[in-house]
Amino acid sequence: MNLIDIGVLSKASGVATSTLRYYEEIGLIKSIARNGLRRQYHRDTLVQLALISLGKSAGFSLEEIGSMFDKDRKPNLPRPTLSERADELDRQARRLKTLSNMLRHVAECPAPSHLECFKFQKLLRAACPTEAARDVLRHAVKGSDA
Amino acid sequence: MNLIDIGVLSKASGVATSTLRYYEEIGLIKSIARNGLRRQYHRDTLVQLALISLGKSAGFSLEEIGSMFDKDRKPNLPRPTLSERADELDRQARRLKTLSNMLRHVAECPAPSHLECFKFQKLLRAACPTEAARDVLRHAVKGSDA
DNA sequence: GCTTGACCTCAAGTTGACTTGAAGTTGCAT
DNA sequence: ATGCAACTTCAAGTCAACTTGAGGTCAAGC
Repeated sequence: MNLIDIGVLSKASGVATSTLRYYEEIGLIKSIARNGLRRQYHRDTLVQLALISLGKSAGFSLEEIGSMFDKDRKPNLPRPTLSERADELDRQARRLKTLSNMLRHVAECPAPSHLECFKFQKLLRAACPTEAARDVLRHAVKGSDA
Repeated sequence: MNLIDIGVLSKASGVATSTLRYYEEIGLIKSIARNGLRRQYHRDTLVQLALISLGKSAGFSLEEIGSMFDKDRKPNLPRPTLSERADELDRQARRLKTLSNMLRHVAECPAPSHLECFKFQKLLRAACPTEAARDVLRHAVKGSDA
């Protein structure tokens, strides 16, 4: 039997039943039968949920995730889009790594203020979104108050 | 002069003025003076905003970000917490990398269905949150329908 | 045959992070 | 001195992603 009950799917996937119903409502997954009132899902849905969870943790919205698959649950993104998304993910991964380095550094650095630590400054500068911010940062370090 | 107008801060940081006011309302940043009615911020706020943006992109809530600093805007997390957070970030970074690899692979793989591609299976399995899901995945591949 | 618990529907509530709108004020350039 | 863009407050609105609640149905074990 390839059909599984919503409760089983919920347990196996770690996704609440209310969430599964919600996902179905928005068309992200679908149940393929009913046993009485009860939804029955195809076993593959479990795999699909793994992909959804992965996509979510990568910062995609449910809508974006939905748009990555066609109605047969096959990925259907054009190649350029795929590479773009991959690049984006890589950038994001690097941002995370920067922050993690920063945190580890803060945990160890003995400098009285982190802004006085060259390494911290460097990490922070790398994290600045605008040139203006990087600039302020550069001057914030040398120039003192007033 | 170390004071900057909200508009200037907004432009330099790329954060909308309404958002700056909102951040101030929830105590995440503070203005230190007024010019008439207008808020004036310390230049350092720009650095702080860079940190906030970094924290956000790392998936922290504004509340969590706020709790990382004491009232003088110095980081004030206990070391073990810092390392924990760093570990968490590293894990997340790896998840992102997995997904990006997956997307790149999908862009290139010639297999008719991705589930038939060993490499894809492996990546997907790595992404599964539960053992049950990994298990289904393993069998989904060998066993066919019905 | 009756209870129980897991499901059902549908509407409404929640949370986080903002944005928008209305109505008023102010600094600065002309 | 006047116009106006950029600010101000405060309340309300929005969006995604769920969760909760009320009231109902069903199937299986005792």
